[in-house]
Amino acid sequence: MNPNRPVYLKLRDQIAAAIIDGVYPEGAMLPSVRALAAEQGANPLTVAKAYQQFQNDGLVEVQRGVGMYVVRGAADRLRAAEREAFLRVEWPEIRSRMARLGLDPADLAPAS
Amino acid sequence: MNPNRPVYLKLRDQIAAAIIDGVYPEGAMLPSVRALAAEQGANPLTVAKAYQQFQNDGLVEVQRGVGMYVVRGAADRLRAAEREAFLRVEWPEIRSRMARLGLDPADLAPAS
DNA sequence: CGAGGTGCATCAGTGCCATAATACAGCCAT
DNA sequence: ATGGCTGTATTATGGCACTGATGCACCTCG
Repeated sequence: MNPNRPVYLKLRDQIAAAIIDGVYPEGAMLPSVRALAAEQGANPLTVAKAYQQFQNDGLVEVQRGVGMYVVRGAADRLRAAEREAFLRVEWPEIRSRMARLGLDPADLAPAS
Repeated sequence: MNPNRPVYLKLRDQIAAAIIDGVYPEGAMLPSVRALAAEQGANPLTVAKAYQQFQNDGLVEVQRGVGMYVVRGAADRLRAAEREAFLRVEWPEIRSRMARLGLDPADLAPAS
């Protein structure tokens, strides 16, 4: 969202979206830190920092020396957590902002 | 929104909302940097940095040594600008995120 | 003129972020 | 066992944004 958002958080969001969308299915191995770093033009440690988030939440399983794998149910758990957080903290603010600007979500629902 | 959002931007948003809502009517003087700083527990320079944004956009008129005043039409111009920016950059991202999370704006429209 | 209110400029301190260079630890195919 | 792939730890460095303290320039009012 914010263009000034730290790289490791942007990567984290991007990977989370990929997991939810099934780009990285359950049981699949995530790209190695070095591979993703090269592909994204980032530093391997920055990628590792992004991956760290998912380890803490138990969404990926680390096999040291092999790779990191998406655990079973990760997509559902991730979607549920993101949805809860979105509805709880972001949506109320968005709604109040839209109200202030004279906008109604229902009017914008069909097309952008 | 983001708790890590810089103070000067949070103040800026808060002031913009106040102008749109008519808390600071056109022609009225904004609180002095020192007064608002004391009230918000911030540094006067941080408040000045927030005010700076509105000066650049010509929404307030600075009378050095006197104070800063809301210009005529500032509320409308501000609302129009914020609405345009919201629809152009934020709303598309919000919609795609909600789609990924399986949410529909129309369902959340009536109550929060 | 002086006092007290304005905004503004300058300088310095602090912390986070990103990068880099190495080195280490574990696994696997050959 | 060896080479090559994984993730991880350590340390150092540069950059940048945010915040803060101080002092100055300007205006109004008595």
